[in-house]
Amino acid sequence: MTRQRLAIFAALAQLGGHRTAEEIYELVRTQYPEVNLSTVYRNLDLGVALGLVTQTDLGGGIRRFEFVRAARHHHLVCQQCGAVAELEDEVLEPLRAALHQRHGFVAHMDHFAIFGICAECQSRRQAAEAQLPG
Amino acid sequence: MTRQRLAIFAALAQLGGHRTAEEIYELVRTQYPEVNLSTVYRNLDLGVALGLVTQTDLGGGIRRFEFVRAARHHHLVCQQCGAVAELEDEVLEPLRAALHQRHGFVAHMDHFAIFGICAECQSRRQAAEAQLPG
DNA sequence: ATAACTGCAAAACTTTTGCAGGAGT
DNA sequence: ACTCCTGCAAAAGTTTTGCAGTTAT
Repeated sequence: MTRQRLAIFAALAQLGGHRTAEEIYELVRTQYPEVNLSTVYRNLDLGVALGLVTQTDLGGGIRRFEFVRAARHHHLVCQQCGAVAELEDEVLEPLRAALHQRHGFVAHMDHFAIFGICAECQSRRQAAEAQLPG
Repeated sequence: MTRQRLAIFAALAQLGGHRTAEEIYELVRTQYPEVNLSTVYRNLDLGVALGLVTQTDLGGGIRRFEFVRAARHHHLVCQQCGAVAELEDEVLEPLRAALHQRHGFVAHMDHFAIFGICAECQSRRQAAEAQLPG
């Protein structure tokens, strides 16, 4: 456990939520200016391999890292306004069971991102359509 | 409709399944050596925008493109052996309904990739564990 | 001591963009 | 004609790698 590794995990914890390697790098650098971005990647990958960290792509092909929490959770990402809502894992439980029963497949859905349109944007869109019929 | 565009869509059709821009590029080049990779990307993006083509990341951060089929489908990707199995859309229907009911969220799950361990690798693993107890 | 970790620099890799010229309708 | 499309080259962006030196245990 080097001081860089500690600082990287601490930064991930301090920032909270889903963070890119770059964001973590920026914070670590305030304390250890010599730390390199590749070290950040190496330690995040290690965290993922050890099961301490999960990674998700919330869109745009950029990985985001987060500490594993007590309660597994997922995300609903609005493709219109960009809002990211949290989703309890239990909603995925029936799907997980169905995949196992019907396909013998053990799904690793630890940190899912589901894309779509959020409730707010739905009603906003409906209101707009009422204004401009046709 | 230029001859490049036609060739790109034809290549996607001919190859079938999920293809990377690079794969399509290679095939198109056998017929039109002067075609550029950026043209492939531009036309695939156009196809996606028109709803003729779907894109999925089957792992590794590389986009894969596929013609839209009559029946919407998804994929089960085995993280151990790399097998990609097909998943009927109806399995996702309850989840879609739950997200709408509980969160007012309209999920755009048109071409999902779910990662995990396939049935074969499950039994292979169990067999190995029986061999090496402990 | 020795194995693991780091910094640096450079590259790998997919994807995007600006621009000038060319093709389609 | 006039817009859309393409080729080229270059860059943008994230992530990986080789290597030599340093650090942890």
